[in-house]
Amino acid sequence: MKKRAKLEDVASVAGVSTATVSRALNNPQLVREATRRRVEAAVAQLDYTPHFGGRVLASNRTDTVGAVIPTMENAIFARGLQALQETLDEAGVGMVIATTDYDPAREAAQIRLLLNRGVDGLMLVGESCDPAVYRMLERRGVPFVLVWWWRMDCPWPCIGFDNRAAARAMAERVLDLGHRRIAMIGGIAHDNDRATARIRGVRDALASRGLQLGPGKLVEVPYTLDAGAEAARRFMSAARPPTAIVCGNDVLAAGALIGCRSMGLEVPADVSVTGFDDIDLATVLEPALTTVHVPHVRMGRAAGSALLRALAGEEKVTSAVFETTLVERGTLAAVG
Amino acid sequence: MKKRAKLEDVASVAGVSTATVSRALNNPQLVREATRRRVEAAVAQLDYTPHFGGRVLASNRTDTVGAVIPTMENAIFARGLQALQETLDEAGVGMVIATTDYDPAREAAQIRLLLNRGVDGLMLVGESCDPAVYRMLERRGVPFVLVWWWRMDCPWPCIGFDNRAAARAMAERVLDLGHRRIAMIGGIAHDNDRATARIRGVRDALASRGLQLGPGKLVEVPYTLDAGAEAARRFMSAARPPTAIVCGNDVLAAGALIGCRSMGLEVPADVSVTGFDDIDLATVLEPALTTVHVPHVRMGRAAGSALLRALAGEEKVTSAVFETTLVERGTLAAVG
DNA sequence: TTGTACGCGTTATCAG
DNA sequence: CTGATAACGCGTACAA
Repeated sequence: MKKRAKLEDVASVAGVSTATVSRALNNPQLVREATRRRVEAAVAQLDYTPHFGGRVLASNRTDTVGAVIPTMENAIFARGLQALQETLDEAGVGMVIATTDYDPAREAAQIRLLLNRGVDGLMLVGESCDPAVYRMLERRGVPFVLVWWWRMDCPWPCIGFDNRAAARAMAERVLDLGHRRIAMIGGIAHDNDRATARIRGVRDALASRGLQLGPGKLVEVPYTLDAGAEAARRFMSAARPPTAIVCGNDVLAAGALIGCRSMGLEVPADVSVTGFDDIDLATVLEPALTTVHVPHVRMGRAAGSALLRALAGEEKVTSAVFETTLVERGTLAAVG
Repeated sequence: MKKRAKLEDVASVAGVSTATVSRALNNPQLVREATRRRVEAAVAQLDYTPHFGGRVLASNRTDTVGAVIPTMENAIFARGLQALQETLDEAGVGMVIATTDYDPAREAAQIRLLLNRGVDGLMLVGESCDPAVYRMLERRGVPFVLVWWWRMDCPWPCIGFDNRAAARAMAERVLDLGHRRIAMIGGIAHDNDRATARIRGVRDALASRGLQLGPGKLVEVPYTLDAGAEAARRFMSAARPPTAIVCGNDVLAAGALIGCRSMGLEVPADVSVTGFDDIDLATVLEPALTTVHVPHVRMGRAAGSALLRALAGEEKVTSAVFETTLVERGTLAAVG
């Protein structure tokens, strides 16, 4: 286990100064062709790689951005992250991930941790933190972008979609199909802006028809299959069960499907079910899930290039909205 | 955007030397209670956080480990990663993720990238790299552990399970249920030791009964739903279709289910299907997937604490095998 | 185009 | 228990 080569070693092998080696590596155009070649040869010969700490200390950049997501357990954020990762990768920027379990306090803590690790930028999911946190980021000059989230007049840059409008559109479709007894299985709204917005959207749609979510017709549960199944069973064993269950995301909807199935109920004959997010899961269900498609990949890429631009120039990150679309598959039918 | 406080600032506010501040922060027990309190007060007052680069340069550690996985697209590695992450977190060690898309060249490249970023240790999936890569890691003294993988006499530390034996056990169960015309949808074996081992395991089982995978009865495809569906359709439209399709993982099995369904075939009445990995997906399928359960979380945790030990003491990482178990759900039935 | 020399913020050694 | 001070490896003014 011999010592690693340093810039100085390369310099002496190449017969140039350390400054020239550094330039040859970071700004090749500032160095004469022949010199650069000698340096490259020396680098290869010594198997030199720059020391991370040294570089960070001197340049005050880590070329790393942090991604803070609620959880990796379900696949909701996987595609988006992968897209972000790939985008950053092309620019030689790394990514480190932290998870919050949907807890804003944990989120703030993780952000602080990432800052201590010197990340140059941040991708955050939603706007669940205390505004003070975002202000702190601005004050420290750390570029960040909120994803999976967008609202008019959001004071922070967000690259996402209008959760509320999308949920409303889905609920309106349900209403258009004649459903009147509608129940909703939502995520836990407290501290979760997206869960909140989706519930609001459904309420909006009902209100526009002079209806509302009846008492007990909204439950908020963690995003797990079991919770979804359990909630659906409760709904469906009521005296007058709903004809449609709108769910806050696909995991809950899948759970609901399982719950209904376990009671011998048929979807959509006995009850319709809708999801949100359009993760892979949605297509393997039987029947396949009617849900709201979210452009995970495009969002991830957009977030990545926005951050890259912010890291490169002075350009501030600007918000962007993406359209969501209703994808009708098999779990939603006209009320029968 | 004012300048951040440095150790020196804290020192002068606290009226001590920088050395003492550093100790108070990193080895509190070496500092008198009263002094420590003054330092802590100064830290709080100045909102001081250590500079990452400075710390790395001086200590030559980043307190970060790298995790290199094939992909985040499907949920196979999510639970394990989350467990790893949590374990490391408790020790204040960060995690950075890189993906390889099942390409060993990319894997080697990502490893190099992570090393350049100064990771103190690595978690790798499987043994797909050129041995030279692992040797290089050993030479550089970077602790690493192979997960999702274990074989006798593996020269590198691995914390995983015996893919071959597990696949064999599953196939034997299929045989025990009377199946003789068996087909397999495997992952692409080239450069993927786990995919290879799973195929071998199935072959082992068949061979032990004097059978084999007939010509055209094994296809290797990427781990996607579509590929699984397509392969299943091909198998099932043959003159004498198989009575059971053994799949290299759950995603392929889910795809196979979709494929069969699309042909109007019933599982398991018309054909049995088995998976591997036991990801969440397996339980939402209808019928639920009979598959091989892999202890994702325990593996992730074990990998994490092994790496932590390696980072802390000189203790080398030692291998560990986990048991897999057959979980029989609804997609495998006796041949009928 | 290249070289010199210094600073970046911590940790660690060693003396007190 | 504390302080002075020398590394740590790289980037970059500034000078040549």
